[in-house]
Amino acid sequence: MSKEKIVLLDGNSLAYRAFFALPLLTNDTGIHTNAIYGFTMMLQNILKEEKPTHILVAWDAGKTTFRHSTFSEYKGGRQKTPPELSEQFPYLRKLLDAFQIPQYELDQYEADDIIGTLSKTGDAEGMEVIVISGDKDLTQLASDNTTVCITRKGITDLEKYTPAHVMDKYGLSPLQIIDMKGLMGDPSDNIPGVPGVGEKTAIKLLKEYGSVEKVYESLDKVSGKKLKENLTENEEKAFMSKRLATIEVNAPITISIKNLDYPGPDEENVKALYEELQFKTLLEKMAPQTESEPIKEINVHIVTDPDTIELADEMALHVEMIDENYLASEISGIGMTDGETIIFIPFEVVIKSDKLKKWFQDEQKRKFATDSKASYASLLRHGIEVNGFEFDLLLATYIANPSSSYTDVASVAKEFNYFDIQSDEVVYGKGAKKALPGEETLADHAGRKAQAVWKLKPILEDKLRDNEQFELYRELEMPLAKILGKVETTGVKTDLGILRQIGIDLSARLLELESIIYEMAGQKFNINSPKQLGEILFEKIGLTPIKKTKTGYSTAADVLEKLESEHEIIGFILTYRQLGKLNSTYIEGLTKEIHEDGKIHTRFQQALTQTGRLSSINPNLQNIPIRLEEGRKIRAAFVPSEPGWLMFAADYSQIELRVLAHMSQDEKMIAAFQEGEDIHTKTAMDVFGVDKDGVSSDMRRTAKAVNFGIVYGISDYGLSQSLNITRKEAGKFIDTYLETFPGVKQYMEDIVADAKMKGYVVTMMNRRRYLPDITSSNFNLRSFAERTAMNTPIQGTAADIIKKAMIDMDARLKEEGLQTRMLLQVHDELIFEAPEDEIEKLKEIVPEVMEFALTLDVPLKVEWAYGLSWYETK
DNA sequence: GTCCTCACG
DNA sequence: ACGTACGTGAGGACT
Repeated sequence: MSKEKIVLLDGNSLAYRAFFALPLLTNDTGIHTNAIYGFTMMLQNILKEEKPTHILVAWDAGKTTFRHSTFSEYKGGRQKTPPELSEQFPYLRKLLDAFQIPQYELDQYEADDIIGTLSKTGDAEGMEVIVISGDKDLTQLASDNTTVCITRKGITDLEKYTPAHVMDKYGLSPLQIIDMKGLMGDPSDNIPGVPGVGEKTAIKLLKEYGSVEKVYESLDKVSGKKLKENLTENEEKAFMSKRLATIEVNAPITISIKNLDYPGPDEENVKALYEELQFKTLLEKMAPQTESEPIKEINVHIVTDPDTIELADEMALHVEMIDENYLASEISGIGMTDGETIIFIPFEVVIKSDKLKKWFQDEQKRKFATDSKASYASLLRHGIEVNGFEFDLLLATYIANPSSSYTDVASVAKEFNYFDIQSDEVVYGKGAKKALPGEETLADHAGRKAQAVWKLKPILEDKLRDNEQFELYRELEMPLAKILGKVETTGVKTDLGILRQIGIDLSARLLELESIIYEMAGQKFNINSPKQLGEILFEKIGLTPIKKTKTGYSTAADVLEKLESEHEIIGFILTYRQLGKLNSTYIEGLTKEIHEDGKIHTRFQQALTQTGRLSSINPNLQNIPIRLEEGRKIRAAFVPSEPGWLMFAADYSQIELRVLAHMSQDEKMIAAFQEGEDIHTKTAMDVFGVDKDGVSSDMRRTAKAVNFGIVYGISDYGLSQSLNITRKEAGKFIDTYLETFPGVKQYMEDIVADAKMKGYVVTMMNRRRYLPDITSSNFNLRSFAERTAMNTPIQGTAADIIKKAMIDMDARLKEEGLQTRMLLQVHDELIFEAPEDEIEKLKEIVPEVMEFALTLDVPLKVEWAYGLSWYETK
């Protein structure tokens, strides 16, 4: 029999943690549910990860504990538990009952003490003990059999403290954690400690002397006058603090560990509770497609002869496909409705009907789609053109809130309390079991989607109008969808021969590097495995680890670069990594994506990023190498699809900083762009107070990094990392920068304040991003939201601008009667292919259209280049 | 499936 | 004191 394993959870601590990590959620009856939800997520994760045989949740009992008799102010000055959290505790108890997890509390004792006592008992009985809490104090319980897991950030991320990990982190044994607390105190529990002693000093003292007692025995040996004085004067406090921080391991508990076995959840009760709390996603996970909600019967007419049906001037439609990749998938058919009757037209019927094709093409016949780009591109592949899209459910949902995740029509419909529809997973199955169902089922499914679109259209349009986002949605995103559909269908011609040749060269060099690395390491190993590589570098060779990850040593490039001078193997590993990446991701990866027409057809996700940018998948053509020459050569494989044509690329220069200049209205920054100066040099001049000739390359590099940092929502730490300087130095640069550009400083402060008040930020075209964490009491979450508040309007406005430019460009090409085709968008650049004799025209119109897409208080600047391949456009 | 690493803007 | 730069997608290792 395998070893018994008991998990001990600190109920109060985890509930607090969950409460503050998540935004306030409520169900229909107005009860707050965020802590319950977070707690449930944690619990499920723990049950899945640890698979315990025994389990207990310990709660703090009442107001006073035995610690208060030692120190009446223990835990004094604590904020009252927010009522939004208090009301959730009864539900947590119910939840645990439903899971059949024992709970326990003991008068005069805290949860810590119950856990401490049981962990000791469990340990003694040879059980594996896992303690879970949000309170680092509990790390004192770590032992060979007891692992203490402390929540890190978010709600499911746990840091595991074994004695070895405690030693690693603090250089102390678990029991010495108590001494550390005794010396440094703990403001959150109102434990005083010794004034002037923080974590650093406490650890130093304990490393030298071992314990609080030993420190005081050797008081005269302690260095530092002030420190000695503080210790002497506060001896009593130190010892009392140590007592307060000590977890009781002999609490008079009245339960036996043997009775804490875990039988697993009572599914019925859990389900009922989830329903009461309206935990939709958790409910879905529970009952995977076995039973779905009772769905109203609908009547879908399967069309065999299109001539017998009447098509209205306004219809909702959905092109039904099994595969999400609409550029490759077979089409089953089209579900349609005019609000009264619902029909399904099998695709073989569609393709033969001129009547249908004519209706689709007719701009005057208004179409409401689930995903207009997918409908447009999938039908265009078969020579059917669709015009007159009037509504797009995917885009409407995304514009209303970019964080809404759109997996299928059912998932979105549910958000708007529309349930008369099934999820794709239910209809098709998932994983290996995914298969095409019969026509009746498909017709019903597609018909319901069309019906959902019909019903949801007014709701979403109202919402967009209320938010003043209708124009963004209707005049920017919808027209763009069609253009993107065309771009995706066009695809980029890819020269397989060039890819192969680069691949052959790379493989040969990788083989060479591999044998050199093995020789230097003295053994063979998998260089691609961070784990194995870490062992070789930091254990076998004995290099000093600089950074660690959750699971071991970090071997990331920035870490290895710092070690480059320590051992010659590092350089070879870095090269191996770099070339390996090129070979696997780009040579092998792209080769697999070339279609029969010799082209790569990426798909642009238009409803995914939180900022309004596009993303590119299957494959990603927005991250083709350019920074290093080795990788840049891959771009030579992207060529025009017609003989005699050329590639033409145009990119915005410094678009994000220009947007910042405009939005912040900072006079100096606006002037810099109006004068047409190199912005980084100009920044360096202003920040360092030198003239143009006084700007060294190092000063420009620093200014550039600070400019980047500003756009990202700066932090001294982030800047210090990117410049490899200390935090203090980085902080100084930032201060000087913000003094130099007071408008920028004001903007950053205003945008954060505004986000706190409204709960969201907007771009120039009114794109929104909600930032619930901006009022979080959790420092990390809040800081992240603040940086996002600073960055999103900038990145998002830049995205708005290039989207507008794409629409204008498409119109302009038509207007000028050019054959030039748009091929790609890479955030701030557009790539075209064009007949040679149109190049002169493009040189003129592309910059013009892009630069005037939107008028700012600073000029936009576009640079262009053309050549025989994408590589040549530099 | 998740983590780490690394490619791009 | 906290542990971070903003936004993405993909491949390989490992569980």
